[in-house]
Amino acid sequence: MDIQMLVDSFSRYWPLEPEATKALKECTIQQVLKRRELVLKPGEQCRHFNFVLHGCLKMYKVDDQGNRHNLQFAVENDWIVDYGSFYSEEPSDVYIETLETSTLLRIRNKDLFYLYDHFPVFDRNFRIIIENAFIEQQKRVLQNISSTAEERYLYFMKKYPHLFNRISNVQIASYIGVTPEFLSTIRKKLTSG
Amino acid sequence: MDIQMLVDSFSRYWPLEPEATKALKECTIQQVLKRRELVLKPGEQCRHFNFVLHGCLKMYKVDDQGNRHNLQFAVENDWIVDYGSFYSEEPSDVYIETLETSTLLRIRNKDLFYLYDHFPVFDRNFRIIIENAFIEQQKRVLQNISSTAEERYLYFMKKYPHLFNRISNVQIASYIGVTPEFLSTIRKKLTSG
DNA sequence: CGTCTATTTGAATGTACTCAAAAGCGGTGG
DNA sequence: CCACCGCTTTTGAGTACATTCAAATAGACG
Repeated sequence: MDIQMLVDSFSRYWPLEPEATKALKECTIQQVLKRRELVLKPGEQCRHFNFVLHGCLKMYKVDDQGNRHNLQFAVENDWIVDYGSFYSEEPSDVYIETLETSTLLRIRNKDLFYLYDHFPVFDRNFRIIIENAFIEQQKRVLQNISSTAEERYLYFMKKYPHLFNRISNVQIASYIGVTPEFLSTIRKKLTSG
Repeated sequence: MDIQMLVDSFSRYWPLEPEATKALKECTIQQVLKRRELVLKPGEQCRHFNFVLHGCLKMYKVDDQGNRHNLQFAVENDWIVDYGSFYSEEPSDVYIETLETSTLLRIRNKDLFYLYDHFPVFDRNFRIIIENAFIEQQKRVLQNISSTAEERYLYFMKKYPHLFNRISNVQIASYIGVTPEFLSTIRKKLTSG
């Protein structure tokens, strides 16, 4: 079963005892999505923790001028969740959308709370997962306040080669916070110089 | 005792049973610092979780050109930690410094791991604490990739009025990612217009 | 009171965006 | 197999946003 991928993913942080594994299996829903399908949209509450078994997704927000801004990409073994909406139980203001055909394992909020309350190992695992996400995101904040677009592009390229070779420049531009046009001039400069 | 402030802080997320409270008390070290004192500097491992009882601190990184970039401020009831260094046990690359005379409650890494292992409520509490920090930080990322400096300044003002009235414009400029000179022109424009 | 830091001002420069249009690329159907 | 369609990438001109550097002014702290 594909859930083994999720169990293995946890095991890298803190292994699950058999009962926790069993409970986890009973709480996960597998879902297959085509390219460009929405997992979440603004106005809707984020009711699931989403684990990527296969494929690639993005989380983005649309601003008042209609511009899209990518907050996160997720590939195999990543989680993608609007934490704010999930825990506050208020409507989300972001989209989660597939960039490729994807398979998710999803855990509903009530099921996750059940797991938290009966198996402390899930508090432990999700604490570690979010701590790691926080650390990476802090590096992104530092980049944003201290580097030029070119530096951010080079950093993205170096840090996420698996994403770099998988998604379009439009998506990368939206993630590092530049227009596609300007990213194009950066790329030109890098190849010529 | 001042530790009550820390216990109360946890209680807003998930209350501590008496034994956990007792163990926590035995693990905390109170420390008073003068203005401009360093709690952490690059090269040094971050060995403590720091809870602010009183005062104000900043975490910042110095780049290759010698410019400082503020990653975080912490006031009463906030935590300030270099999570990356704390968990990896590798040298930090940031400074944590007081902006005012401050009092901290500090938990050493070994003591925190003891608490995690004996009282799952700490996994729970710190999971929630870091989740909230992640959500706020994600809003900051969105700001950085989608807004002008003026918008970021106005957002900071609205969101952190308690900080806005407590720290200098140089510190705010470094946090929102602009030069002090340009922040000055933004402020001029806002007061005149 | 003197020193150190924070804030303001202005000119010149650099970085990034907007808008419009052309060129490239990949998939689909005829 | 080719023609067409939609989307991505490139190009360029003009403009807006933000930095650098230097210097003057204002505040804060011991």
